[in-house]
Amino acid sequence: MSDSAKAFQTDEQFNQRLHTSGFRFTPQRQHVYNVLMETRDHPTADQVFIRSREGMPEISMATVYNCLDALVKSGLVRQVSLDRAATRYCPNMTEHCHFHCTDCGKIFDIDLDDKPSVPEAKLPRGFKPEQIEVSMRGHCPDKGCSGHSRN
Amino acid sequence: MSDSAKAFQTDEQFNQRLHTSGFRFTPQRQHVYNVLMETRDHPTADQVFIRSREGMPEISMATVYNCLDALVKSGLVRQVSLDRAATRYCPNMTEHCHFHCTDCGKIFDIDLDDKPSVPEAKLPRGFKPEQIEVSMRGHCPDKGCSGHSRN
DNA sequence: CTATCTATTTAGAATAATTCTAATTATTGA
DNA sequence: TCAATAATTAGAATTATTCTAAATAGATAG
Ligand SMILES: [Mn+2]
Ligand SMILES: [Mn+2]
Ligand SMILES: [Zn+2]
Ligand SMILES: [Zn+2]
Repeated sequence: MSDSAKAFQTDEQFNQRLHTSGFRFTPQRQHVYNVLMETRDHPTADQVFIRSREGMPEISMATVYNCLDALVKSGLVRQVSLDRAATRYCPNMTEHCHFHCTDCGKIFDIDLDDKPSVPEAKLPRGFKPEQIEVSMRGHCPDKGCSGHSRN
Repeated sequence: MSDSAKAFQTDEQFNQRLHTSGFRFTPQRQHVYNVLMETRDHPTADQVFIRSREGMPEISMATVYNCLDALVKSGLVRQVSLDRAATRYCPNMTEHCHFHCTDCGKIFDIDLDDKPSVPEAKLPRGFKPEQIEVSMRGHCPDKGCSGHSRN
């Protein structure tokens, strides 16, 4: 499988996204993005750093943070905040929410049929929402994560 | 206004909640809880520490963290995670979601008429959710927070 | 193509948030 | 009252993230 086949965004689309957000294309940004797309779990910046070094040994932690910032600001990657833990990164830009397993720590993408919409009436006058997010916490189906019952 | 009138939970209810979660009652836990209930904004642990010292000068930062943990685990307080920023604490246990203003940083409680329910069908077999959360980000109505337009 | 300007990368130091440690004190229950 | 256990405290330690200043690379004008 070629690199370009793996990525959802073509190089041109990727480049375009960066540019319209005022960023330049750099091999580091492309590489960090590819690393995220390769294994579509939800790694921490540190894990992205470790994985990125495999194909690009000179990359630095600061650059990984810079790249992740640029990708987030360009709308190519989502940030996932967890309670008192390192931020995770998600390259799946389709409408979905996150399920955080409190047993194993993994994060799962969950499809949403209706995209979460504000019941606008409920928002007091003057609030201008730009993003709505749904998240869940609980036990995942993995062995040992569903508590005592193991049917 | 007396202290007990301010709090939604009576001392007995408060005590009960702690006990059923395996915690003892302590004046520090009560105090930290009262501090949160007094000003119902969404302070950081550090802000809680500063406010707590006013009425209890000997309290330590470690104790504030310990107390907040115990309160969260007892279901008396909610934790609010933000992107790469200190965790906030919310003593409003009624069904609501959080609106985070990206201009001023304030967090607002927004009522939800329908409590967010999982479209269970959507969750792949085996996932056991224990909590569902909705959050919003955008501009609040405060002066200067709604971007350029100021109608 | 070359000079110049600016964005980006880099290593490492600095900061901020949170957790840990070990000693002391408070609470509980016999 | 006493022993057992939980909680508090100060400060050190750790972790995540940001900052800094120098080096490098990409874009643009001539
Ligand atoms: Mn995701
Ligand atoms: Mn709240
Ligand atoms: Zn799990
Ligand atoms: Zn605001």
